Parts: sequence; C-alpha cells; structure tokens
Amino acid sequence: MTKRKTLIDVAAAAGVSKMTASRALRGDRDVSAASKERVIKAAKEIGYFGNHLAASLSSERSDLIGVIVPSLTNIVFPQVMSGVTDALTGTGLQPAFGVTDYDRSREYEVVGRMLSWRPAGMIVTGVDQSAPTRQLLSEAGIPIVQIMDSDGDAIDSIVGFSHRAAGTEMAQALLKKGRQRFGYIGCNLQSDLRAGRRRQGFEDALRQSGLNFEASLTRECLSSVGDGRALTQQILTENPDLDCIYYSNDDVAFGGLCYCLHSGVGVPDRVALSGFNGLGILQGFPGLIATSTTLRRDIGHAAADIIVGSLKAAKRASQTIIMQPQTLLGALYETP
Amino acid sequence: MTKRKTLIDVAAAAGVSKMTASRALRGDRDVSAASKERVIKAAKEIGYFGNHLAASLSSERSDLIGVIVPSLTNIVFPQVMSGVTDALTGTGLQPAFGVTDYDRSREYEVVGRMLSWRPAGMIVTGVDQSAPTRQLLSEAGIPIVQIMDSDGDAIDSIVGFSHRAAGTEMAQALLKKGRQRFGYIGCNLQSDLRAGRRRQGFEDALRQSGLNFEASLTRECLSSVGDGRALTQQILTENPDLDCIYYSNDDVAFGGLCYCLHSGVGVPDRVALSGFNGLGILQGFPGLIATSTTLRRDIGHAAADIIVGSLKAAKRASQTIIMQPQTLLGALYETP
DNA sequence: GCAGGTATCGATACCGGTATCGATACCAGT
DNA sequence: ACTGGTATCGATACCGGTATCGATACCTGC
Repeated sequence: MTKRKTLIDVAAAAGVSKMTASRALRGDRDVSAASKERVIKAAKEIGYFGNHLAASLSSERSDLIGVIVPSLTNIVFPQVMSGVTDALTGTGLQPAFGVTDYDRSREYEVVGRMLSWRPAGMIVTGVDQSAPTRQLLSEAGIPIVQIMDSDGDAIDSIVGFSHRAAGTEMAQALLKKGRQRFGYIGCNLQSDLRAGRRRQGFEDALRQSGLNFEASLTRECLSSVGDGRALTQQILTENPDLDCIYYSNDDVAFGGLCYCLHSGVGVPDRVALSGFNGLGILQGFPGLIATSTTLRRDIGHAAADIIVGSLKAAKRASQTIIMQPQTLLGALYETP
Repeated sequence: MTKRKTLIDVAAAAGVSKMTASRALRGDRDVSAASKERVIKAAKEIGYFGNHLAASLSSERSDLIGVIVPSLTNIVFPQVMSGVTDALTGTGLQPAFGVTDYDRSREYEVVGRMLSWRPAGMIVTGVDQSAPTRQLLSEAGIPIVQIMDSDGDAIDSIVGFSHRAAGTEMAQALLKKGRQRFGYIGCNLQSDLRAGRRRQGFEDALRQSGLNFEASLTRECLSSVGDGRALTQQILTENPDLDCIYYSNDDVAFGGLCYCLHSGVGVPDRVALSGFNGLGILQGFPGLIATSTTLRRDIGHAAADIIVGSLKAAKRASQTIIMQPQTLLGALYETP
C-alpha cells in the first residue's frame, strides 16, 4: 500500500505551501484564483481525499451528527434515519448512526462512543435515557434532540408526540364506534417503553368507560407479522367474544389481519383491529386496520433541522415540537 | 459550556504524566497497578471520555468499518447492517453507515467521505461500483468486502450470491411445477440492478423452455406492498390467463397476494406468485408465495468477519464466499 | 515619492492523543 | 560493590490538518 496522499503532497504538486492548499480546497478567501485552480487540479490528479480526523481535530469543529436508534430491524427507525439523512444532505453535515438494541446500558456506551467523535449534535430516540446517559449528553455542550416521544423530560430539544395520548385517542375512537370487548396483543413490551405507554393510554380511556382489556397476550419477540398471526389465533380461540384488538404496532396487527382473513373471521365487522404507525404494509388491505400515523420521516427531518438551525444560530434555544399523530379508522370510519 | 476534559486533565488529577494516563486508560503494559488504578479513578471522577479523532489520527489506526448500503427504507439493508453490527460488537471495531440511494455518483461521494475518516475496512453493497469508486476503494489499502452479489468483478473480497442464478433456479422450479404463462412485476429496476439480474436469470430459463414473459409491468417506485397490489390488479386484468407472476421482491409479491386474496383469485391454484428475499412479512400467509431466502444477516456477519480476520492476519488474502439462496416453493411444493 | 490599505501567502503554533526512546529506580546475581 | 536486567515513567516528536499573525508585493491617493 502506498502511503495515502496528504495535503503536503498536494501543496508540493501545486507549488504552494500547505496552508494555501488547505485554503484553496476549503474555498477560503485569501487565495488567488490562479493558485486555487492549480491546487484543485493537483488534488484531483494525485487523488487526494482529505483527512476528516485531522481536520476535525484541528478546527475543533465537526460535521458529524450522531443519531441513536434502538433498532434497525423495525422499519420505523430506518425511516427516521432516512429523514435525518435527507435533511442533512447539502448542509455539509453528515449523520452517524448508533444502535442500542433497546438496552439502556448499551445506550450509554453507544452515546459515549459517539461523543468521543466530537459530533456537532446528537439525535437520540425516546426520552427514557438513564441518568448517566442524560448527564453525558447534557454536558456535551452540543444541541441534543430527543425524538419520537414527548412523554418525559427534555434534555434539550424534543421532536415527538405523546404515545400515551395516541393510545387514548385510538381507544376513544374505537369506543365511539361501539366496540366494547377489547383484547391486547403486544410484542417486546419489556424494552419498548413507548408501546407500553400507548397501552396505558388506551387502558385509561377504557377505564373511563368502565371497561378494561378482557384479554392480553404479550411476548418478548421481535414484533413481526408472524408473531401477530400466532398470537391473534391464540387470543381469539381463548376469547371468541372480543370485538376489538389493540396491537403494539402495525406489524403485529397486520399479522392478526392475515390470520383473520385466512380463518374467515370478519374484519372489521366481527372484530376490529388497530395498530400503530401507519406503515406501508397496511396498504395490502387498505382500511382494514385502524392505525395512528406517526410521520417518522418528518420527525427525523425536523430533528435534523433543529440541529442545523441551532448550529447556525448565534445563541442556542431549546425547542419542543409536538407532532399530532392522526387516528385513522379506515373501514370503521364508514360504519356508524 | 465548559471545555471538554482532555487527557492532560486526567493526568493532572491523577498526578502522573499524560503518557502514563494514556497507557493506563488503554490497558497498556508499562504502568504500575497503582498508577493505573489512580488514573482510571480520576478519569471517571472528572468525566473523561476520550477523543477518537485525536487517538485515530495519532495512532494512524482506526476502529471504524465503513458500511455502504443503497437504501434504508428497504428492510433488507438494515438487516444486513444489523448482521454487521452483531459481528463487530466485542471486537473493538465500530460500524459507520453510509447510504447511496442507489445513485452511482452519490455512491462515489459517500465512499470518499467515508474513506476520509480513514476506516480500517469497508463493506459495500453490490459489485456495480463505478470505475472511480472502485479505484478509490482499491487504493485505500484496507480490506474491502463487496456483499449481496457475486455477478461481477471483485475489488477485494466478496460475500454474496448470484442473483442471475437465483432467478434461473426459481424459474426452473416453477416450470417443473407446470407453470407456463408467466408475468413479471418489478419496482425500481432502473436503479436496482440486482433485481434486473434476477429477472434476466428468470428469462434465461424461460427461453430454454421456449417461453417468455407474456406480460411485464415495471414502475419506478419504492417497492412496496401497495405498489405490488396495484400492479397485480393491472396485470391480471389485462392478462387474465397468467398462471404465474415473478416479482422483483417479496414486498411487491406480498402486495400481489393481498390483491388476489381480496379479489378471490386462487393462490397458488390459479396463479402462483413468487418473490425474492424470504422476508418475514411472508409469514402473514405462510407458504403462499414462493421465494428465495437470502441470509442477509449472515452475509453482513460474514463480511464483517472477513474484515476482522483480515485486520488480525499478518498478510491479507482476498476471499470469495458464494452463498446459496434456497428456493422455497411453499404451497406449490405439495402440489405435484 | 511615500504613507496606508488590500490581496496573497507562508511560518509557526496548536488540536489531543500515541509512538518511541531514553532516564531512573530497584532488583538479583556474582 | 558492581553489572546487567526489568519495571515504570516522562520528554519529545510526531499524526495531518487549521488558526493566526506577520511578511511581502502591489495598488491607490495625495
């Protein structure tokens, strides 16, 4: 391996000092058009590609935005990441992703690792960080945006919504449609605290009407279509009278729908199904699953925008953006 | 914001030189147990978290592994990323992700940006990199692993499989089951070159039997369940005699299945559907869609393992691992 | 012709770590 | 007591850039 080219190589090739080369490549002022052109040409010729490590270290500036998500296999988070990426392209900033696997102590490590790259800002999922993690973040002196949840204390800025309220609203909408015998199916509730809050919000509304879940099945599995299918079969076999099932999210709910269609259980006439997220998968059977849309890309986008703005602004101000998930009843909407 | 703590702060707090502090924190030899303990305690007390920039720059070593994927919104790639992450945890190495949006010139930029962080290795998706990108990678002097495809020239190592062969094998299996009138539905073929190769492989097999696709619908959309549903309705309306549809992937195929179930089109009796990837979504209706499993997590894992091994090894050797996708016919398997 | 201003450039000192090598202290062996 | 070896530590020189400031050349106005 030939040693990688450095700025000095470029400078030598262009016949200037490395300072001039540096300025030329970064588009600084204080360089004549002639030298700038020579430097850029030389850089291209010898295949120079810069060294972010040295540049960031020296300038004590960074173009990294750390983005911490709990999972990659739940499509929701890649969609958020995608929104962040979009918002960042063209700003000169670059996202760097970290995954916690829904584990608080892993989260601490991942955040620490990320901070040791001296990012210019951080986006972290949720508001349930452990105390040490929160301290790490707040002492970092950079803009922090917590996303996807607003049921908790802000470290700095927040872009999210209330999962509790979303659950409540969904329950109220279903109650209004006359549903009375509710079941719950959830995956991964131990670690997915936001799903738990949606369930709580849902239960709150039920209690207000003097009701409660008549059956509840939870399992620590990856929330998947297959699991939803199996659990739905079980809950409907054990509780044939249910007329509505609330799921921890759309994947699981969709699995439930598949079971119902396969077994001839009428949806939504005999049993209504409702999930959460407004996933594209629901388009397989449009309108058959009630859901709450969550604007994931928008959240990622807005979070990134806050950071971009905060880095440009003279003084920093925390923001809190509360999104409003929309409750979509689908086919239930038509039935009185 | 108080200035972030540096190694010198730690050293001062522990009453040693920064060299000793550095050694203590990295677990080097040449430090007495007593000083090591003092340094570690001091670091914890003042909340020191290191600076990767400086460390990597100085040691000219990096613990970053660049991972370049075309998309985040196709669940396949997050799954690969997940496999890489798993394989890397505990090795001291850390993945850094880049997204190209299936765009060759963007890929060049993303790769360049990644290389400017001086990663220890790179994992890139596919074998269709542009010449400049290939040059960038091969001149980087680090282990490179191309993944997910083996129908092309290797830059260094490869972990993948032949999409062309997968398409051929699927077609042969379906032909053997007596299917004769084939349709094709694909999303995003302009940029998803691998899907195109599967189609080609499929067509090769058809031609060998004197057949061809009788209808073909392609659309430049995100390949989603909803698109598959709509396109399937269209193709079956225009070509009611088709007895088999090959889709660019499982998402699209699943959308097709949803349409068929909804409209009472018998699957697989009247029309067989086949996709690609072996996605979890298929568990919604087990066995109704023929598919090819692609072991995405394993590919990510294996690619990471190659890099880990390569970094440990005294001298580097390129490897090529060709995986064998399994053709799963599902319900078709039972019908003679 | 000369003072003062501007454009352009380079020497130098960092940024926060790590590599290297020499210094010191202490020990055992003879 | 002296030699040689080992354990421990620190001074110094980098890594590859950027910030800063001073030097130089050239131009302008009076």
